[in-house]
Amino acid sequence: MLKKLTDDKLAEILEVGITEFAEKGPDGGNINVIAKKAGISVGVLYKYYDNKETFFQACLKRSLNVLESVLRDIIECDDKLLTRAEKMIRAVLYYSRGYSNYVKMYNVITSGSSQKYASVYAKEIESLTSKIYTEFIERAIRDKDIRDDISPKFFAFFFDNLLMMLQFSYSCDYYKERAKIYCGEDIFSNDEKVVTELLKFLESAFTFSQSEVVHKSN
Amino acid sequence: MLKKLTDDKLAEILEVGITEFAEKGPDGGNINVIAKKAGISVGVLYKYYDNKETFFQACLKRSLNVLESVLRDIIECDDKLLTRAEKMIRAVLYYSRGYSNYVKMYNVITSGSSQKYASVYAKEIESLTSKIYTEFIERAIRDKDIRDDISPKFFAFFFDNLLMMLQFSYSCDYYKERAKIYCGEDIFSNDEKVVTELLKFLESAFTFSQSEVVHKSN
Amino acid sequence: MLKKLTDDKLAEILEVGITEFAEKGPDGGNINVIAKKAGISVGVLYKYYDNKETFFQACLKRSLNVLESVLRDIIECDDKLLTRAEKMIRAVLYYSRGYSNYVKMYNVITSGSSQKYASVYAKEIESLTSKIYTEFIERAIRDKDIRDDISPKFFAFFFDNLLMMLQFSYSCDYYKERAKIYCGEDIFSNDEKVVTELLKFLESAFTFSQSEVVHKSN
Amino acid sequence: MLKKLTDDKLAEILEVGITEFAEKGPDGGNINVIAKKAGISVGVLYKYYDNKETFFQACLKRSLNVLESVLRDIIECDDKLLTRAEKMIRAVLYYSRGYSNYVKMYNVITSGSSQKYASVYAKEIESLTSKIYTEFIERAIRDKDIRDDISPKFFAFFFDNLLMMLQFSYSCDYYKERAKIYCGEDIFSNDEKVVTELLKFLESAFTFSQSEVVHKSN
DNA sequence: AATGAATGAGAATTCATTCAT
DNA sequence: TATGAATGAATTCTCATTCAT
Repeated sequence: MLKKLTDDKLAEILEVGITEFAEKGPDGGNINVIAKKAGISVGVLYKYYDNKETFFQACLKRSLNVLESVLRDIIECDDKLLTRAEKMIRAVLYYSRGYSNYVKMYNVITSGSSQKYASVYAKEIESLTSKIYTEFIERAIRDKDIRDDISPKFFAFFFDNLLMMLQFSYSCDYYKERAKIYCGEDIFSNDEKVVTELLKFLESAFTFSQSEVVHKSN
Repeated sequence: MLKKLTDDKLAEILEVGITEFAEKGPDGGNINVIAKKAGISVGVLYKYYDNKETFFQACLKRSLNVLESVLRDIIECDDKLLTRAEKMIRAVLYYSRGYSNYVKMYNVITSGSSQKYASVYAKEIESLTSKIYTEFIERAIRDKDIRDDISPKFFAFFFDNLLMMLQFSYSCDYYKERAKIYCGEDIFSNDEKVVTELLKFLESAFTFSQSEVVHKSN
Repeated sequence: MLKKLTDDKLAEILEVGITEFAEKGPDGGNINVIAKKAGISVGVLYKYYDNKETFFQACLKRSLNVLESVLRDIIECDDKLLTRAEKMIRAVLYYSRGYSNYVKMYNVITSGSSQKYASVYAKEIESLTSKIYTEFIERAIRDKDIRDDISPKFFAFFFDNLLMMLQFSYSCDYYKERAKIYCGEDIFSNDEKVVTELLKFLESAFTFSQSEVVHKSN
Repeated sequence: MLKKLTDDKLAEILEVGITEFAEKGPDGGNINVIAKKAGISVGVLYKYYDNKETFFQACLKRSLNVLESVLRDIIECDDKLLTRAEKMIRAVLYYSRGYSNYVKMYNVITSGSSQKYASVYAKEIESLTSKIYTEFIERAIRDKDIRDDISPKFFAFFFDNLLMMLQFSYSCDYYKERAKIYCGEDIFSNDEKVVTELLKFLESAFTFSQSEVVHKSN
């Protein structure tokens, strides 16, 4: 009887692939090594994936799914803006460490060598968050939680930009070094400070600026 | 005596390398292809650079030098915080288009597979900006241009994060797509909007938050 | 499962390698040519041997093993000194023809460019013979088969020197020519003459010199 | 006016070549490196020598000339057999150290990779010595300095074999190691011992063997 | 279906040789 | 003539992919 690869086995293979690609990049990753580490033959890998490219994309997809599922939990809550932001920041700090390979995979597609993925994946990945962020910023405007002279889409964009950079800063080597240079060597052992400072930054950004306030108070 | 490769020719070779590496990454870039495109033999290339790695780093260095020289012009002005920020945003929008390959090179080293460059380059690249940003935020605090309960280093970090993402959004394919998803297809033909909205975001972030204002107005 | 390269095939590859390296030297030997001649792809060759150097050493090792196994048969007999010597000379004449490539490989490592092999291989190859030769010369001294005022180690050395040169003279092109110049064009079709003359040379060397004899007869 | 390379300069270039080839072998030696070390351009080297092969042969020829001139001094004396032998042994010990590169070059042509040189060089190099050795052994027979039942040519051959091996043992890495294994680590700081023992070996070989003596004295 | 040995195109690198100056 | 920068064929080695078992 022919035994198909179980979903678990398939998942395991992808995980091995993710680890390999996250470390070595899409070019450096070695199919034969991956197969060996996953305890399968290259033959079976090629049964499931046409070529390296396809397999890499499967690894990528899995990474993005994991990231999305993590995100979804937080995103779908119904808290106020800053509470939500705080939850998201904490989530980023938390999973960026444990799931750093997934984040690295994400980082890989953003880099120049992957134009081919650009539009396909951008749509797939960013549509959800952009929509959700934009919506809750719109709601915040209606609720007067936030200044009303802004573009919700742009603010969602800047907000996500900050979160993305935070995510990279906790996962990817270069960004880690950069974070230490900016914030000090101990940044990674002082999560509360990061949360507090970023919240201050956002809190200000989301509320009326002083000049506006002054103006309005006139 | 045969003339050595002129500085111009050398520069041209590096530019070809930058284009190749920006597109294909440090591994994917092909030395033989680069030599052919540059109209030289592989031999010369290896006369000037010990190996692919060394050549890649030369391309990288050139890219970073270009970026830094652009940055330096803006950075060294002595304007007020928001004026400076505006100048920098405009600069980013401007050069990220024309110099997109340099930005891509920067993006390349930040991506996962290049751990080896991480600490070396992070220090080299980020030290300057982090110091300057931090200093002018400190000054802004003394001048009461900005709320005083924040960490200058962290605010510098968040500020640069936003600029970096903007830079990538105007240079790298994935980030371009992402920007369009967030801000609309016409974002790249509407620079003023981007400047305005990001300034609003920053302006808020840099000034007292509403709650503080309320508190102070008491 | 595909069959692994059989031992026979593996041996064949080494033989092709030996032929190539014996002719062209460790540097001149071409891996691609060897693979083609052996009817395999370069890939397999590199599956079994890390690199050219490693493969060369495997060829070398095989050569030395063959030479040693031939030697061992003769060496382990328990005959008197000159009987042994005669057996060894005959063995050298015999196998140096059929196994000339193995001898050439030996010659290759002794030549200048291979300092790296010098100490490693010298120890590996020469230790056995030097010990055995020295021992049977010591025994011959005790048995009064040989003059007793000599250093067994040195005599073993000179004895082996003569055997080595004989070996090269029957295997390596230059030494072949040289032998013809010294001993005449027909040397290679007159083995008995060679055996006889070398035995005379040794026989004298191993027994008391005339002066000693005269001295003793007093 | 065009200045030709002086003989001195030409000699210097060859010496550099000899050093390079002795160390790296005929394949490993690098023409560009040689030119640089010799302080000339590759162009001029190619003006004098058609190609690497030709240049290598010129280096070889020079080496052999040096060796021959050294040899000639000793060889042309008119001493008795053993006195001559002793002089030659001492000469070998002496010049093998100082002139080790020339000896290495000689060793190189004897190794398998150089079939092309075999007959040409063998004739050129060995003819002289073989003739001289044979002649003085013939004379020794006439003078009753040496047993009369031997072949002068073969004894000359064995004699030169021993000298060659001595020469290699003092010049070439592999043979050096081998000599240490046979004769002890201190062999190279104890020339007198070597001379004495080799002379004993030869002295015996050249005189009547014990059995003959016994037979004759009856 | 599964295996994994074998394949061989492709990439980095070297260096003998050429030839414009 | 002399130079030495430039050339590019040749070589080592890798690894995605195939396919006989």
